[in-house]
Amino acid sequence: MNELGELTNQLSVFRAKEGYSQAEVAKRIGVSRQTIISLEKNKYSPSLKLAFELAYLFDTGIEDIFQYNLKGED
Amino acid sequence: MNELGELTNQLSVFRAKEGYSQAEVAKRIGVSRQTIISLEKNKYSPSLKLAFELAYLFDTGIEDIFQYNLKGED
DNA sequence: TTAATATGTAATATATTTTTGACATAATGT
DNA sequence: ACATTATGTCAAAAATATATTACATATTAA
Repeated sequence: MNELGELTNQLSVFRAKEGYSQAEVAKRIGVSRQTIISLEKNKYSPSLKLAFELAYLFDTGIEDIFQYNLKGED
Repeated sequence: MNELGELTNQLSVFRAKEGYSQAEVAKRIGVSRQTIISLEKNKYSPSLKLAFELAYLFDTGIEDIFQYNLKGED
């Protein structure tokens, strides 16, 4: 796949805002804690479904949590 | 993972709007044609990166192309 | 000091997405 | 009739996401 951009996320910010631990988010979404840790740290690309679940949990839009920063743009 | 909703998409609509064939979209995004066909037909959950690439190609937002329809809601 | 909670690492296993290649059909144009 | 283009199916392999388990460290509270 083309790699036009770099994926980043504000998960930890939303998490802190709600006072959720990683474990709590994992439990609510129904994924493992590792998945949340990896997302926050390694910034890998989750499934779109997981992204939607997170957006739903934090009552916001996918693009508020995840950003696709195009390379060579400022 | 929780399955709070069902993933659907409007890919074929955006594709038609731009007059792109599935092969052309695949080529532009840098994925296989199968990936586009499967997305349109089987409605599996793509990676968030792929969703962003498609949104970027069609110059729109992820949530304009993909919908997460919560079960038990109308 | 001990227990509990939160975050992190690492290795391996499983599930899902994506690729590849081969072939089928319908529609369009020459 | 033949070539070309678009869409589709199928099966197997490769790549990536996610789960699982075990352990490590730091922080806070009893």
